[in-house]
Amino acid sequence: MTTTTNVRVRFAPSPTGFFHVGGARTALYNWLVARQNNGSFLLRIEDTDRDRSEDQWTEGIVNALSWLGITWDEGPFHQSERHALYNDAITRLIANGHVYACNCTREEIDARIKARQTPGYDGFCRDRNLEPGPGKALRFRVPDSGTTTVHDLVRGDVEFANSTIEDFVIVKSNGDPLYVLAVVVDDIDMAITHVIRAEEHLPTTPKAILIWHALGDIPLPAFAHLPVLVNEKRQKLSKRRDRVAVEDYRDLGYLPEAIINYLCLLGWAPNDGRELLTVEEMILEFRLEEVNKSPAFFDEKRLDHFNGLYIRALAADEFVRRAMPFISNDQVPWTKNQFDQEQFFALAPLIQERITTLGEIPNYIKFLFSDPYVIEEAVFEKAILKDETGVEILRAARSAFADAAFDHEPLKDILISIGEQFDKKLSKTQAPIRVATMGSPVGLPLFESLVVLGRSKVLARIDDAILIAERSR
RNA sequence: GGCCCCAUCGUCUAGAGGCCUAGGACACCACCCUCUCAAGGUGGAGGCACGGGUUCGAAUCCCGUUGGGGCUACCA
Repeated sequence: MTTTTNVRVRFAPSPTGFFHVGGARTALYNWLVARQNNGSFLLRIEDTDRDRSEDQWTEGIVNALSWLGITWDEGPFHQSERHALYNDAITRLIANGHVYACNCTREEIDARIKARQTPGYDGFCRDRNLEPGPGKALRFRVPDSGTTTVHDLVRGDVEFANSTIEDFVIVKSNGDPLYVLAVVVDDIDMAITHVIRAEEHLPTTPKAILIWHALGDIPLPAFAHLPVLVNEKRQKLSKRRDRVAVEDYRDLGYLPEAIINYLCLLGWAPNDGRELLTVEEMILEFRLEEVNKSPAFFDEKRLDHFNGLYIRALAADEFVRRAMPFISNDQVPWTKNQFDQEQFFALAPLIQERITTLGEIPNYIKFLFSDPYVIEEAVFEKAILKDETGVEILRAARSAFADAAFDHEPLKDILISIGEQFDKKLSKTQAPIRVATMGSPVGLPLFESLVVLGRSKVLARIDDAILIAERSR
């Protein structure tokens, strides 16, 4: 694709709901093509349907793309602001006879379809020479014979018999242009060279081509129809049915670079098996012609894997920088005053190597800041009350911790020797201490955590645990 | 129903007629490492939808079947 013409692509979402990962993948592929050709990436908001478009969704699209690092060179354009352009095209299409006015109602059309047993509009108004105007839609006069071929970069040539294409509406009876017209007019106006979009648009492409030709002798762009992303039931991802909004993943603590990497691999892969790709490598190596033809399942498990890898690859200071929004929001189980940044920093490296999303961080450090401090009854029961030695271990540790050097090696040695008294392995001995001080049988390494928690809190919590244990006896 | 697209482990994929006894990754299982949990390491199980061709030779090419999907609006 190292052409002499300037490559211009566009991402053209409709602002009718959450911006989902399928749209992000389409945007990414467009963006990669633009970047690898030193071309331009345009953002165009397809809001010709005023009833369904809302500003909040446009905002969501813009925010999500920015967050992902998919930058646009021109736009965002809004089709709702470009009516003059469409009207001009409509005037020309009326003048050259490619469209005609139609006042059939849906009911009438359906009744005739039922009677004829053939689908599609029957061309009732084709030769009635109705005067175009309010209350009448405009339909495109599709040739009765011949074929329209879509030359598709990922699918090859796809042929449509014109006889199977109905005379479709391009302008509503209220004068608003329809998507299929607006897209063509805009793509021509914006000199788009590559139309890269999801496969669901393939059936309307011959219509677009017909309009294209009707508008004059204008070279067609290259088309590329990407396989759709599907859910576990292998249905096209839908913003209504599937919770896959890009912003949700951001809020859950996924890294944009991990999402980009994963999305890039959904439908394309380098042939040497590499999976961790930098954006630079994607730009260099991605090929539209190599994109797969079949639908791909958006597998959150696999995304998790990539996210974990990317989190672990972060430099320590970068990790805490990215973590901050997730530990200083108002959903966290501690107050601003209770939070101690230094304590978090001290444990951060240990957290970094065991999480898959940044949203998991609070759970790992709530034992430090959360107050009052609560231990689940069942957990307490299992780790401390289960047998006699539970409390004994707590007592022994309590007295040894009181005047030990409070560092992880000495603390560990103490627990090992306590374990020897009771003939228990360290893995068993640590459990009651862990639950008493950290509130959970699983979590960060114990001794490092105790050091950061501090001697006084550790002793106090062990005292509390002993007290509760004695009371419940 | 009509038009169109698609078909390699459960999932994402490598594979452009001999390099395929089909490779990698996620998930799964086992073991190792280990203060818990992870992470990491090693190993394992698991696939060319089916049937016909073409060819000396087919996961790869052709046809059909089956299965899945998309579209079928005065939505995009």
